[in-house]
Amino acid sequence: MKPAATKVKARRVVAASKNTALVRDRRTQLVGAAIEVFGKKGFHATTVRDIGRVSRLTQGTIYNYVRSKEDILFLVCDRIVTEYQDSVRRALAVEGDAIARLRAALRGIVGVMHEHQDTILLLYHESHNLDRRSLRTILARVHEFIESFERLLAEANEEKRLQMTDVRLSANIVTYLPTMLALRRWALPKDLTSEQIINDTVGFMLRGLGIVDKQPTRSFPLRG
Amino acid sequence: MKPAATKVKARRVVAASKNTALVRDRRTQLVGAAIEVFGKKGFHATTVRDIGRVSRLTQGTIYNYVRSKEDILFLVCDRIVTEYQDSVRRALAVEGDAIARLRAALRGIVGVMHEHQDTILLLYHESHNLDRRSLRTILARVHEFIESFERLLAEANEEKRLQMTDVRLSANIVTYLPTMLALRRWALPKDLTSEQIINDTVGFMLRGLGIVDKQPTRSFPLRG
Amino acid sequence: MKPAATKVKARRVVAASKNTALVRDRRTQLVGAAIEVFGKKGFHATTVRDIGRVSRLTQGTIYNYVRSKEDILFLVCDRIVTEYQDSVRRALAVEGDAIARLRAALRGIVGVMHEHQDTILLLYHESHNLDRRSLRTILARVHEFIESFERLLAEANEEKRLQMTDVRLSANIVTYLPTMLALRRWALPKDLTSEQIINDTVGFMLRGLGIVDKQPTRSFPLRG
Amino acid sequence: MKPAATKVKARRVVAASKNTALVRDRRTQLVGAAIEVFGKKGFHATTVRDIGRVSRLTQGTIYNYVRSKEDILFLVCDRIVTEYQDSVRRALAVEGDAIARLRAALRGIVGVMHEHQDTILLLYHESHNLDRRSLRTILARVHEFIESFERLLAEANEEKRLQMTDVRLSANIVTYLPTMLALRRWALPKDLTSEQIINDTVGFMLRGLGIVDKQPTRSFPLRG
DNA sequence: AATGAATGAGACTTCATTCAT
DNA sequence: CATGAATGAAGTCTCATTCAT
Repeated sequence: MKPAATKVKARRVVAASKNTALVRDRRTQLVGAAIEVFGKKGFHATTVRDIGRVSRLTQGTIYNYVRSKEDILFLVCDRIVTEYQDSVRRALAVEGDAIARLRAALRGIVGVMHEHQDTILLLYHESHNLDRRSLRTILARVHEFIESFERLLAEANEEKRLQMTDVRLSANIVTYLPTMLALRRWALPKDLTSEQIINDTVGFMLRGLGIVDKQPTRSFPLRG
Repeated sequence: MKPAATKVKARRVVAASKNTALVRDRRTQLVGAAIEVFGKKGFHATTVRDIGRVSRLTQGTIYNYVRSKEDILFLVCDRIVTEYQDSVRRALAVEGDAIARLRAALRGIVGVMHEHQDTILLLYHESHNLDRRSLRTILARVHEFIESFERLLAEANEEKRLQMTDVRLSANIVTYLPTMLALRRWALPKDLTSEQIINDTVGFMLRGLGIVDKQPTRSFPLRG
Repeated sequence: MKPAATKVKARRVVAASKNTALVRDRRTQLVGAAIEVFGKKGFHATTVRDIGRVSRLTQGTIYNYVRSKEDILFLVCDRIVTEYQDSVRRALAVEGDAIARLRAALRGIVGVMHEHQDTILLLYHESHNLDRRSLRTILARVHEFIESFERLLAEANEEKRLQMTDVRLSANIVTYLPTMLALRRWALPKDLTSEQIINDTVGFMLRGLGIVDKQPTRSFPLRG
Repeated sequence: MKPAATKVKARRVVAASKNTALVRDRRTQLVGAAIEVFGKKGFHATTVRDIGRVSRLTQGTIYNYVRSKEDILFLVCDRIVTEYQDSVRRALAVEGDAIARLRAALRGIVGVMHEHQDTILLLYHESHNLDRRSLRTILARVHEFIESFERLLAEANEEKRLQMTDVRLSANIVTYLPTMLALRRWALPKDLTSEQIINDTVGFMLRGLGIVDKQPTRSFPLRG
């Protein structure tokens, strides 16, 4: 497994103000507001004024804590990835054998993706508006997180030969597929509960990894 | 399965010119150029001039065949979805029992997604810049195509009880997961050939659907 | 009285075509259509295409008979003034003593102004979009026509001392006031018939000129 | 007489800035400049840059105080009508019997029209470039002002039977005719002083209303 | 540190006019 | 003579960013 060698010199957002506590607070305000409006109107359609209106900061003030509108987008993406990572990390912190931990982790990530639908959507819609450097920083964070799954899968594979070929590819699959809950929201079956969708998606992934799902499967629903 | 009731009043792009052949030609020029530049710089960073430069049409001329920059984006999305649909349709046109056709279809869709990486990326990045009406038209097209998988899955399930729960959800999964090849391009293992990535992804999906992959699986590669 | 010394070198509209009969016909088409659309949308809001649509001439064809959009406006103003002049000339062609002729003329001009409301409005709204030269040509035509009233007033004054001071000023007044029927259309009393409005306006002018109106005046209507 | 029922929901021009004093000042600048350039080149031929140049405001700044170029035209018309109304109101504020007041008012309005020639011209030339709503607001203002004459005429008529038929029509006449001084500027006799033109026009109106002008009339000037 | 007015580059779009067919 | 596609200049308006207060 590749080590943290991929370490990218992290992009920094510089502030005019030196008061770090204040900077942190104001940026929190800013990012919260930005997530709200970016989510509604998209990055480009949103004006700095819009963000100011919602965050209750005036334009001039905003530029005390950020150097450009794109900085805000970066902070937004950063916050989203961080929250997402934290949630998943909590989900990964389960005791037990590797297989059990993997099971929990998959369930965890799907659940998180379901909860954070809106921000995930935002991330996928707008992150490519970042400049190369910023984007790379964000992607590196995501990478770390894919790698944590890569490690988990490797361990599980040690423990019990899985029907899995490449761990990195598998890690990508199990971290990517759950985003479907956000990006395909409009097409998912309306007659299933979130719980059912989550369960079935997890089941699919387990089988895909070659782990037999011992839980009784729901009977096949007749549709249409 | 929902019938054609979902039919959305399709959005139309109107042209100033009445000469349909010419309109078709010019739009082809236009869309080709737009795909190129949108792909590089994104929709918003691209100016109508940019498109004109690449398509060798002057600004004024462009507006003879399209009424707004957003019209161009719509035509771009439309073309992408159409080509994608056609490719998949070809892949679905295989003789044999339902399971065999499903196998072929999965392989087909993953292959197509791999080939059309750039445009799929473009579609996912920029389609949300469309207005509601246009977006709905595009999504309706995607929906049709998810439904064709839904039908295929239902047939396969008739033939041989699959370990599958909801066909619609499954159809979403197998049509969504392949987009990973485009959207996760940057994170996929560099040491695998495209062929391997495609095979493994298909394998994962087959297992996920409860179909045992009888092909000898590649031996597990030791990584890192 | 100033003679035709005011003669302005008349502005000419040149055509690409040499076939004078055709030129005349096409221009007639053109002007008719232009009056219609200019009247509705104004000169600037009207495109050459609009005129083409209504006149059933294509853009290219239009430019065979005219050299610019402004040429069309000139032709329009010219036609309006001409028709107006002709109508008034007919009204002036009455037998009798000067006072009788004046009476008839006043009635005539008010009537004409009432009939030609729309075009008069157009003339007053758009003529100042003409270039200096064109405008002067049009105004010269109007001038001629003011002068014809000037002559008439002078004759009437010879015949019977009027309570009139300056004939030119008076001529301006009696040729200007009737335009009120077009320009104040929106403010005129809705409960009077056109006939009444015309009569009263003529009566006002006659008294203004010091000619006693022998016709029985309508009784004073109690209002509001 | 129509009561205040005519009250039109007044069109408002909204500003980005909240500082009302500043908004007022900047708009004053803006309107002054606009009157100047619109007067010279007309509304359509004038660019926002032109207005900026004269008002010493940059384009961006202008749009802080106004939302469109048409807003500026509205403000211009509004200012013109207001000034005009104020001037006339002052002229109407004369002590004495109704006839005396009417006399003063007529003289006043003609004088004002003479003074404000340029802006009146502008008003008549460009006001129809306003959208329906704005135009109605402006016309409503003019209406009020016609009505004030209507009232005055009614009073005068009570006092001493005038040879006047419909007060509303008469009010229109006496408020319309004076605009001749602006719109017929080019045709008015050059050999009369403004004073003479004003006097004669007032005389004409008084006679038209059936009020005998007791002032000795200038002797008839021999012309041409 | 906060404010919000000012700036000006730049985008989209329209449309009169030209010209090859 | 008719057509209508092509042209490109020019205009309005937006908005990220700066800066004096």
